[in-house]
Amino acid sequence: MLDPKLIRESPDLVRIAIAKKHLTVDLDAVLAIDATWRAQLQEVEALRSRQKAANTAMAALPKGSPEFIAKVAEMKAVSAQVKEREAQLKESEEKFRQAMLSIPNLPHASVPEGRTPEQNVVFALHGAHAEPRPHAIPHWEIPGFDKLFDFARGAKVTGAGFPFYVGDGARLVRALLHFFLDENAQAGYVEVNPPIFVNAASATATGALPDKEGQMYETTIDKLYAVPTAEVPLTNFFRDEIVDEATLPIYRCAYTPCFRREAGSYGKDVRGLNRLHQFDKVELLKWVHPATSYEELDKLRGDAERLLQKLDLPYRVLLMCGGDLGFAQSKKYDLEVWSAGQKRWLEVSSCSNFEAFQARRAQIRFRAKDSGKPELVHTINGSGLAVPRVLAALLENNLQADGRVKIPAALVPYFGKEFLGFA
RNA sequence: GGAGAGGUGGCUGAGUGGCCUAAAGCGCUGGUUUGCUAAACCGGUGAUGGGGUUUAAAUCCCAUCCGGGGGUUCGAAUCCCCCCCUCUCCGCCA
Repeated sequence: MLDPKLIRESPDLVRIAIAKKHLTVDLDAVLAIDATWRAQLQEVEALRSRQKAANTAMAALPKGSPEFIAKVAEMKAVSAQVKEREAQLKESEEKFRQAMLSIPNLPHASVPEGRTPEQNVVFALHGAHAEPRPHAIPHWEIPGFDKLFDFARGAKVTGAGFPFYVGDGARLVRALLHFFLDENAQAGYVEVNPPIFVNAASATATGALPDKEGQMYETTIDKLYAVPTAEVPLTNFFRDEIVDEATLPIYRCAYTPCFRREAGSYGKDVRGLNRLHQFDKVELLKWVHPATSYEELDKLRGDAERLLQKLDLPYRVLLMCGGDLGFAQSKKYDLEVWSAGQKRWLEVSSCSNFEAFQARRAQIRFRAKDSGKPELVHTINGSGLAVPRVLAALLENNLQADGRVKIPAALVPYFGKEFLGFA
């Protein structure tokens, strides 16, 4: 959510910024609702003021006195009016709130112009992705793949996109998660094990609602949402709180399974481990002082990159253009790992600065030392990292002539073996 | 799941229909006093929204906020209804 004052006072600035995201928002309609709401508010407040004054006067009068009875009659009319106007005000308030929720976050000045994914800027390249790997094939074609990653039985038991990981497949997943968490802890992120179901208020605060309503699994009786990412419960940890400025920046990381309906996905995107309805991910999250948020974003991206470097996986960093930025982000980098069998880049982390967009929805603030007043924090998050696609790249890139997969040195202590076999 | 007791400012806690503009204490903070520290005394101490003044801010004015949402009433922290949460006991359970 944006600052209503910004929209009120500098609508053109907001218009231009939204245009950079190639989104359309009827700002004039929002401004009209705002004007109506404010006019109604002033009316209601004037009436309430009258009620309060009458109340004080009546408290001093004897209960049954003629003056008292006259006053009751007079205020009855005012009361009816208040009731009516308050109902209108409430309606306008809700309209305004909905309108505000429909306005996207504004992109940072450093975000490149562009409409389509092709216009994202390749910000950095790391590792020898172009190096020929004669044995590389798509991971789902590796002989024996189905034994360790059993999609057919997952489909039987639950549905498509819910695989079983079996034996060394399960062990490799666990090794990656353990590795990620250990590395992140070392980088200063406090590990958190959050709830994996959240309520509607939490989903709204991070922007999952209303923007991605149909993408989340929802429980029927309790009206809870299965988390699409640990970002949701983690960000909401400090919802409606005012933290001490001295505690900033706060670094946290969390492993959770993530659940996404992925309605509308198809084709090569959903083969094998590329896109699942349930997958494991470690999320990095920071609550920071607004003055440092872009510096902290770069640091967080570096923390995620280091994981890929230690796994010896070639990757690139994309700086997303305005048109490919999400609804809630001000700036976003995607980390894409090179998948040698599929010969394509797979997104494994998305590192974003939300500035105060989430913090305003979630009312996460800090008390500024100099002014003593609460101010909104900036929130930053990114994966560190998502397991299945890292796994896909690892399987494809490290496949040997003998059909085994070489485990990266950094992962060997966690996996316990130097090679993964499919026999 | 059942029965009962609760939810009031940063914290403790009083307040059962109208001077609640929420007592008091603690904490925090400014000052006075004072070899230092401590103590004592005096004062200040929330959030949100709107308005107004201003280069801007502060000050100022108004309204709202006593777990959340409705209702009764001229008037609700207080009465009624629904929901959430906490505690105690019982049941169930890893």
